[in-house]
Amino acid sequence: MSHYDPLKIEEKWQKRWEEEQPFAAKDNDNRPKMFLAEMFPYPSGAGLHVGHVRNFSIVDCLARFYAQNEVNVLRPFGYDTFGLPAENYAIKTGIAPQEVTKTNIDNFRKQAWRLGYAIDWSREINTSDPEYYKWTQWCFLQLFKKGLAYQAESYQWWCPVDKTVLANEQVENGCCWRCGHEVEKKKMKQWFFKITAYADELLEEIDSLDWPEKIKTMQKNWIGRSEGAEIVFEIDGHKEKLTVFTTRPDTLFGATFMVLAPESEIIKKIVSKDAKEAVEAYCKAAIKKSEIERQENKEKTGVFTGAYAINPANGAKIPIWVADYVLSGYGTGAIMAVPAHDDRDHEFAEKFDLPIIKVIEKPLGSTDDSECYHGEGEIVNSEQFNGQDSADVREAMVAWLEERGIGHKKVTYRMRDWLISRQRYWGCPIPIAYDKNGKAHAIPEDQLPVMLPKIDDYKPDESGRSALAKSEEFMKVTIDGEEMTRETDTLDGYACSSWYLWRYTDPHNKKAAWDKKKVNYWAPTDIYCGGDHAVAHLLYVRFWCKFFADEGYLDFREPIKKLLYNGYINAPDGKKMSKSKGNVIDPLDVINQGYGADTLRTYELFIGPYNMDAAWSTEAIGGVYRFLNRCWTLCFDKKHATKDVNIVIRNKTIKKVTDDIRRANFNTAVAALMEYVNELYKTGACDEDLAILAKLLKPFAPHLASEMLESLKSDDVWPQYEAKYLKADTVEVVVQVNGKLRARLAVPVEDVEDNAKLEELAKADEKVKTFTDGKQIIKTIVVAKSHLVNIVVK
RNA sequence: GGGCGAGUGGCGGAAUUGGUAUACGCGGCAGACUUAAAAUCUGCUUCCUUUACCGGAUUAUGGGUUCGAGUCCCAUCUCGCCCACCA
Repeated sequence: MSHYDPLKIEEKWQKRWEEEQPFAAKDNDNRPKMFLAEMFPYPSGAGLHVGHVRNFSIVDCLARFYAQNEVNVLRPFGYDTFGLPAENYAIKTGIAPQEVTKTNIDNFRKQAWRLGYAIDWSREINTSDPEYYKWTQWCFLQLFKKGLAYQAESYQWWCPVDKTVLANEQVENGCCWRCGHEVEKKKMKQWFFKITAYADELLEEIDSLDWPEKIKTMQKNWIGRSEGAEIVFEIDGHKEKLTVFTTRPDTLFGATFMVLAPESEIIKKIVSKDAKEAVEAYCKAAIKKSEIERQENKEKTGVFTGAYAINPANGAKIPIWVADYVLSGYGTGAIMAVPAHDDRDHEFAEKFDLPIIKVIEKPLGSTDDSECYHGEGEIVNSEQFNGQDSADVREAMVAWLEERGIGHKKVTYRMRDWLISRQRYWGCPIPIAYDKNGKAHAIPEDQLPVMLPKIDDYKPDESGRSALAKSEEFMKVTIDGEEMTRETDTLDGYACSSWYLWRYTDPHNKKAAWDKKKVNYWAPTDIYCGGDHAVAHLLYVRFWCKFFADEGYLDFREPIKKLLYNGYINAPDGKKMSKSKGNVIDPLDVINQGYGADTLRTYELFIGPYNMDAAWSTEAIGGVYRFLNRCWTLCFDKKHATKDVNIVIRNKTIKKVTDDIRRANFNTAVAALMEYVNELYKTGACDEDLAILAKLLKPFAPHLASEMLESLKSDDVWPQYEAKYLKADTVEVVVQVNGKLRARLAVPVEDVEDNAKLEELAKADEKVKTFTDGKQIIKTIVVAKSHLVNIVVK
C-alpha cells in the first residue's frame, strides 16, 4: 500500500515541466490573451518569503485557470535587482553587487521552481542586466528629449562631514545618523521627471480603473488637485511683487497679513534693517529643522520681516511674516493669511496678536461652532461683494482681479515632480554627459548602454558624487568629437520598474525596448498582483504609459486593467515576520518538512481573503494537507465507484469554483472543493467525479492534480457545469412566521416556481399551524427564487 | 486633526441582488481501528434552557426603514491603514 508523498510527486512534475516548457506564451495566437504578473521581487539573500509565495500563488492560480480555459496566457517573471542592500553588502564585503545579485537570483529561481509555478521562464528579466538597463536609459532619453527629464536645484539634507546627501529618515535631531554632525539643507542640482505634466490625466482616469478603492483614493490624495487662484500683492516701497495661491479668493478682504516660507528667495530683498538679524536667524533654524521635528512641535512660530504688502482688494497695508508652517514646495511658497476662516492662520494671528476680520457670516442654524468658520455663507466686510454668497464671490473675485491683471484662476497639485537621481553606485547610470560649460547632453542612442563600470571601492567619497566618479575610464566620453564628462548619478530603482511589464512582451529585443506589435497584443497587463507600492510604483507606471502612448510607442494609456492588492502574511503571533524577532516562517522549510508545495500554495490561498492580512497558523496548514491527502486517497487508494450519484454536487462545485476564481475568492473556492471531497468520501467517487476534482484542483495544487489526471487518463480542460444539474429533485423551502424560521419543506422541484402551491403547502404544514392557528393571517410573502415563504400573522 | 476601511463562535473566516446566520478549516469532545501511540475514519461542537425534543437569544452598542436586516439609514464605541501645517 502506497501513500500520498508530495515531495516525490512534485519532483516528478517539476522535472517534466522543465523538459516540456508547457507555459511558453505564444506571440501569434488567435485565442483570447491574458497577461498576468506579480510585482517582480527584489531577490534578497534571505530567499523566498511566505509573502512572496502568497503573491505568486495568486497569480499562478489565475494563470493556470485561464490556461485550462484555453486562453493564451502570458505569465512571465523577473527580478528588480538594483538597490541599496546589494550596495551596502558590497561596501561591507567588497563582493561586487553583480555577483551577489547573480547568486540571489539563482537561489530565487531555484526556490520558485520548487513551488511549481506556471512561469514562461524564457522571458525572465533582470533590471541590472545591461541588456535590460540599456533600454531603461533609452526610456530616460525619450523623456529628456521631450523636456520631461530635467535638472533643477532643490533643497536636500547634506552632511558636511560625510559629504553626502541624506534621506529625511537618516537625520536625527538635526544631526547625521552616522557621524552625529549637524546637517545642513543644501541646494543641489538634481534630476527630475515631470510627472506633474500628467497630473490631470493621472487623476481623471483613476475612476475608470478596476483597482481597489483604497489604492485609488490614495492616488487621488497623493495627486491632491486644488482649484483656486493666484493673486498678486504689491509690496510697500519695493518693486518686487508677491504672488500667492489660495483656494478661497472669496476671503480676500479678510487677508490681514502675509506669510512666506523660510526658503523664499524674496525675503532677503524685502526684509527691513531692524528685522534682518532676527529673520535670518529664524530662517536658518527653520531650514535646518527636520520634518520629524516639524511634526513633533506644531506650535506656530514666525518673525515679522518689517515689510508690508498691499491688499489689492481694499488697499490695506498688511504685514509680511516668515513662518515655517508655510511650505516652500507647495503653491508659490507664500500665502495670504485669512485668520477668520483658516485654522492655521487663526492660530498664528492669536499668538502674534494680528487682526482678524470676519468676511463670511455663518448661516443661521449652523451647527459649526468652531472659532474659525470654513464653510460657505453670506459675504460681509467686503464692500461691493457684501450680501452675496461666498461660493459665487469665489468666481466674481477672480474675474475682478483678472480685469485688473493681478490675479487669475489656478490649479495646484500636492504631487511634486519625481526626483530620480541618486548618488549611488548600484543603479542604472543616467545616460548624460556634460560639456565644458556644464551643459547636459544626451548620450547618443548608439552608445547605449552606458555600462556600470566594475570598481573596487563602492564607498562614496569626499567628492559627494557616487562611486562611479572614481572610474576615470567611465568619466571620459566623446560625443560628436567633443570630450565630455559623464553624469555620475544613477537612476532611482523605480525608473527600472516603470516599464518592465512591456519588456516582458519582448524580452530579448536587441533593437528596441519592445516591439510595438507584441506590446499592443499582450499589454495592457490584464491582472497585476502585489501588496506594496500603492502610490509610487503604481503611479510611475501610469505616468510612463501615458508618455510612451503620446510618443506613439504604446496604443493604450493605462498599463494595468485589474489590480489585485494582496495582504501580508504575519507570524503566528500576528506580528510582522522579521529576522530579529525570530518569527520568520521559511516556505522551503514548510515544503521540505513533508507538506510539499501543493499544500503550501493551497494553504496560503485558503488562509483568508487574498486582500486581507493573515496570521500564519502551524495547525491550520495541517488541515489543508489532510484535504489533499484525501484527494489522493480517493484517486489512488480507494476503489472507484461505478455508479455516478454525485451529478448535482459535482455541477454545483464546478460553478462555485469557477465563479470564485473569477472573483478572486480563492479561500471559498478551496472550501467548495473540501465540501465536494467530503461528499465523495461518503458516497464514493467515480472516475468522472475524480477527473472533475483534479481539474478544479489544478490551479491550487498543480502537482497532485497532474498526477491524478495522468492516472485517470484525462486532459485538464476546465469543466463546464450544466444548469439543469444544479437542482436536485426536491428543493428545501423554508417557512417563516413573522420572519422567524418555523419549518423546512421538501418540495418537488417542479412545484418551486408555483407561488400558490408553495403558499398552500406552507399553510398546511403541521408545525407552521401551531404558530398560525387562532391568529389572523395578514399576508403571505412567497419568494420562489429564495425558496422562502413568510406568513405574517397578528 | 483629515480621509478610507473593518467589527460575525474558543480561533481563521463564510453568507455573491435585503431572504434559511455561523459554510469550510483549526482547536475541542466522543467513538472506530490499534497491544499502545501516531496516522486515518465517523459523529458532535454559537450561547442559554434541556438527558433529548421543543423553545429562546445572538453578527461591537443603541435606534430606524422593511413582511424580512450581518447586509440599507442615523448615532455611539472600538480597532486598523493611509495622509498629515498642502493655503
